[in-house]
Amino acid sequence: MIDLQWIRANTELAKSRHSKRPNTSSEEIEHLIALDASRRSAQGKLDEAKTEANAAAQEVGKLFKTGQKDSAELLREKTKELKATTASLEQAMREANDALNAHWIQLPNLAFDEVPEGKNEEDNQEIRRSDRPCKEASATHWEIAERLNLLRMDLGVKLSGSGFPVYVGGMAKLQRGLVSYFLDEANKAGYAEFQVPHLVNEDSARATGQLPDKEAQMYEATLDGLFLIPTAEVPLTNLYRDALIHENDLPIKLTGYTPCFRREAGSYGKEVRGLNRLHQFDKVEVVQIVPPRDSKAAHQDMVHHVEALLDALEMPFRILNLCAGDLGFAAGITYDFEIWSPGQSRWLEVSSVSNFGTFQTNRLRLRYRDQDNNKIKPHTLNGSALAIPRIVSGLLEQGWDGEVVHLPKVLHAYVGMDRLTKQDVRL
RNA sequence: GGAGAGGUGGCAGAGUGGUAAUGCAGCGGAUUGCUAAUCCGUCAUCGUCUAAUAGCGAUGCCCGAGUUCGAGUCUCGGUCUCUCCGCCA
Repeated sequence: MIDLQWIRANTELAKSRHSKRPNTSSEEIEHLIALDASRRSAQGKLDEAKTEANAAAQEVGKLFKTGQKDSAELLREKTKELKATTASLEQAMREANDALNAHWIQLPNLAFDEVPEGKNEEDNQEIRRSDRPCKEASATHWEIAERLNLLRMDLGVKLSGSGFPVYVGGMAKLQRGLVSYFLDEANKAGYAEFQVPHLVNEDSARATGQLPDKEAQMYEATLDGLFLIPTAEVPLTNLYRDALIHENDLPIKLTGYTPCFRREAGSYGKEVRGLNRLHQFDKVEVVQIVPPRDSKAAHQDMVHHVEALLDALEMPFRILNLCAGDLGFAAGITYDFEIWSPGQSRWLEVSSVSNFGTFQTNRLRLRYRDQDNNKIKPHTLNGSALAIPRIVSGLLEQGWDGEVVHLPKVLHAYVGMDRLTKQDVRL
């Protein structure tokens, strides 16, 4: 959640940054400040009442000890009355606190200054693109996959439903190879590798901002109060929930491969053809936790990491600075990576690299001590490096020669072959 | 899933119902040829006051209810960890 102390001190700035997003108003910030003020005044009143009650209770103890039974009994009756007062003030305090939290937690992060104005994806700002040529009109990846018998959506439907693909032979190996390749590259770039749970509890989902915003996006195991992760960001970042670390531990750089589960309710048509949008897909994620002064550099660092991966895979790509309207709930700034799909003649998102500022830190209750022993809120960042099926669809369309799919050199050793050919698996 | 034991600050670790010891680490200071040692202070959160400190108040002993004038301590429910049993890749 956004930083309340900062907003108190920089109210006007907060309003303008908040209002950059569509469907927001500066009244929401004013309301937040008002709720905070009434919470604090409620606490003041409660504190006063409790001071009195505490003193009285102590006095009773003393009177009993010194044998003054009568006056003790008298005072005891009085403190009972005090109790009623504090009880009602306590109730008021709780209500003020709940009202504050209810409003606070549903406010999105403040957009960074560098975020362009805008309502939707049309207003995103292109940062740069690779100089690799974008091939024209080839076959789509689902046509290629069908020709080579690499993908069986129908079997996935039988097992689970639409959006749960079954990959066959070389395509399965390709995905496994990509996971290894991406993890190796992340390791080389200094990210420590983790294997984490694929189901998380409510606290974890709230801390990274999936709740309450994206409740409908996640699969939920209601019987156990667990959510299937929509991204490895959730378990990886939550490793540092409720933690007090030291500046010397920073920067923290984590990576992990997990499947990602997304309900994607309401998607349809060409959006969901082939591998475009899935309920389950594999992804390698990178996460950084850094001192506030370093977060912009860390963001660039992650962008360069993703860029290098796409270059090694010989992919034509472009980088977009998402406008305020397209920015996710928890993000302060996001760069999207899109690769060119010659089969579909459009750009497809393969990575999102975001800086969250202190938004997640506040929910995580994560702090670090600096050299002077001050407690500081670090910034968190994460990015896909990379989402596997979208890369696979790109590789299929880019490498297709009408007969086989040629794989980029860097993958030959990882996949154990230099091309994908027709699979003769029978089902 | 069953039985038992336990959960106290960054860490370790005390605490007959009367309002959270002590040690270590950290931070500030004092002393000191250097290093080390020693001494004093500080060292959870929120609020209040302030330019900022100091000060003052409240909260805080896994979470939530309850008993009581007063709960780390007593009662109930939950949760997590450990040990044993059962089941199991």
